[in-house]
Amino acid sequence: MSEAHDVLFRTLADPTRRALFERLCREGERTVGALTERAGVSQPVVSKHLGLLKQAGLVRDRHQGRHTYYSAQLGALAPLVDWTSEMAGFWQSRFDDLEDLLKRMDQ
Amino acid sequence: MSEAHDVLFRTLADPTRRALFERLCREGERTVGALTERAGVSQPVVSKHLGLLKQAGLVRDRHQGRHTYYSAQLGALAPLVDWTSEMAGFWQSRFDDLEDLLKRMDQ
DNA sequence: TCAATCCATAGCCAACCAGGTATGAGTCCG
DNA sequence: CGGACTCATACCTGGTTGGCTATGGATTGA
Repeated sequence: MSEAHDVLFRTLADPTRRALFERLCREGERTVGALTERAGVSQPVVSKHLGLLKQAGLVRDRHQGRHTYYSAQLGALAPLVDWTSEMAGFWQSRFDDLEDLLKRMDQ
Repeated sequence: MSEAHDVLFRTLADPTRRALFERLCREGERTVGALTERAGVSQPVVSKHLGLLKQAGLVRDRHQGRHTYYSAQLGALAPLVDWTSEMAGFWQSRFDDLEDLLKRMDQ
């Protein structure tokens, strides 16, 4: 029941968390401290969100001294794209069925 | 802050709600009663979820006698596709920047 | 008209979770 | 070594919400 896109929807549903992921996509690799600035929430909260993003495969971390650099893993969005494509596909096939039906009725 | 894709992520994050939308995509127009079967939850819960899906623009309803028919509005997924494309675009442009940098360094 | 059916709303409750503060582990520098 | 800094974890709490039952409005059919 719970497939690959489930964790993505659940993880990206939170605005704060999604904003962090967006910043990593826009700005590239960043430290926790840099992300905390203008995040609107405290540093521990940022860390927790980054942990969930990492658990979802949306980001990866790299330790260097005192700093932890996070970066977006864009490939992780694939199941999301697949899901939307699948939904569109169902819709399209039903549309095709209707067209077929109309075409057969036309004869 | 809260843009078009926000409500979509929030609405589709719930598994039960997403399953209802999926069924409407796969099977086409259905009544509340038909959706309640094999939904795993009670009818009022199904009605509430359908209400939220409607509020998000993901489904539309049509009343006919005692029945209410719901159907998927696939176009509503567009902001989701746009968002993923935008994220991919940022990633790609940063990759291009890196390539440019490497190219210039190579000279 | 009266019973049955379909659906939505209201009210309630338990579970989840995003936010905070406190704190500790690890690292750099003087 | 000692202090400052970076980050993660632990713990608590208030708000949100997904589930339920109860109920009522609307419609159909006998």
